Amino acid sequence: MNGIVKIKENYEFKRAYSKADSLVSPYVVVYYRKNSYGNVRLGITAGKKIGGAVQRNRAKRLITAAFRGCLPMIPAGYDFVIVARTRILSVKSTTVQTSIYNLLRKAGVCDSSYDEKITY
RNA sequence: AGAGUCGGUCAGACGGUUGCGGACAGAAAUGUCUGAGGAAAGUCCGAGCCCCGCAGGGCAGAAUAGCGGCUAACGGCCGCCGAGGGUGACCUUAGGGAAAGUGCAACAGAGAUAUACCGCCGCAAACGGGCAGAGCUUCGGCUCCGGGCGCGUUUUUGCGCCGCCCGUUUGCGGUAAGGGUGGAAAGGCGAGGUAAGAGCUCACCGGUCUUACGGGAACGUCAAGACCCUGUAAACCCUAUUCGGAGCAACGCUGACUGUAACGGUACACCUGCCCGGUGUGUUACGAAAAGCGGCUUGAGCGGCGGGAGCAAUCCCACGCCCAGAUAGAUAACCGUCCACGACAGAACUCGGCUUAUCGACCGACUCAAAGC
Repeated sequence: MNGIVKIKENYEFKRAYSKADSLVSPYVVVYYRKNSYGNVRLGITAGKKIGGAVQRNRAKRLITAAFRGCLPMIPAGYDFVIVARTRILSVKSTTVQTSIYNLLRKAGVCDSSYDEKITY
């Protein structure tokens, strides 16, 4: 998984919602938190509010693609939980990628010296 | 070309870059192949598989409901019959029993499975009116005339009783023709019959059952006979047939824990030097957390447009194919080109059906109408 480890357990998601810092964009909500594993871990949530199985699958795929695009700028040692919002279904993955990148920079997780490495 | 009926197929395509699940190869890097649906959905039926239960029988409950066939099976499919709809192709059909019994039939109406309101008829009583016979007629009437008996009276006339006829009222009874109500009023209709009436009788027609004939059967018919002839069984019910329960989070395996039971009867150690007794070590079986592995895809498999049987569903044979097996869950992202501008929608043990959702495109068979040859 190119250094991305999936978060699977329910208690990990619960911990993220209660303890991690969060940022909001029209398409996603990002929870981020330092971990002690030394790698990047990602969990994706697409609830039934989004729609049926087809819509939820598309939302997860868009977020996976967008996050992979951001990966070069993200330092190791962080957990992320990204929650899909309804409007994500009507945009391209590049839009979501820009949105996530801006949120992470605002959070100070990745600094602007990585800007040159971003690829669309 | 118009209007329509039925059946079937497809479910954006191609190219590039970056990625994901699985299989195979490889020491590895990596490479090759492959990767959602017609409904994957609803979880409504039927099975496979699997676990639990089970001597046998009954009750309750549920499902099905014309006949024959197909199928592993079905409540599914095909064909046929009956009923209904359409000019037609064709479509619809929860299609056993009301003569086992019970219930219900609102409103209206006299009365709803039995009724007597009006009407019609008979008998009785009361009251009122009338009375033979004949002639003429312009059909309106007019004329001769005024039931029987008794009493009183010269007679007229009056009174009483009786008989018959008519009308009104009341009572008792008959009736289901007619009236009106209703979805439905004793199957319909006509004739006979009668005090008036009535399947009371008869003819014809309908219904149910039986027989006869035809058909493999449902069923049909020219017929014969019988008849307790309103509707309702998606009201109870009756009849026939079928049904034990749970589901892959099933179930199996590995297992920390050392828990339970049995065996062995003393091999070793300890309490204790010896006997009895006890504890631990032993063997077998069972239980079992987290987690993992299996189940998990080669099967009632798919295609079969080749051949055969059949009206068809379907079956048989040749031939070809291997077509997701994930386990927080893989098919995507981005770019380009084209067009009809892309609907409903995501496998989760597997099949056969049903039902529901669905932008459109195409193919085949057929019907109606019009025109032409």
